[in-house]
Amino acid sequence: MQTFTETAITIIRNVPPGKVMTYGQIARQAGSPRGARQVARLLHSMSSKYDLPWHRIVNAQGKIVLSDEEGRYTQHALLEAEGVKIGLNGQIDLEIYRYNPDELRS
DNA sequence: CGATTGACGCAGA
DNA sequence: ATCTGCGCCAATC
Repeated sequence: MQTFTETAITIIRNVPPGKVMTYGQIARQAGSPRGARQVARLLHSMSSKYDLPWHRIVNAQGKIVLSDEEGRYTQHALLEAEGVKIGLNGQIDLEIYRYNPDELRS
């Protein structure tokens, strides 16, 4: 059975480099419009178990919210390495880098 | 099986 | 514009 987690994971892994997605978007694509927190918890717990590009996941403001200092530093570095430009305030241009499959699946 | 967790999102002040 | 609080839902422990 594909759990919400597995679905979310699939979506996350489907995000191309240089793009990012918000927790809310993933949750919506996974079938739970309000399940943003599940995505968060999912990454927190499963990122070590699954080879998820968790660094492509940011909050709705396109900002890194990680609780771990090293984690946020890593994410920031990885995103820049993929070509994602981050503002001085550490915010990402979601309008540019947001991966929106909803538009692709007519 | 029951309670806790959780890297969010949004509304209200 | 910033800050606080509440809700949400499913997996994990």
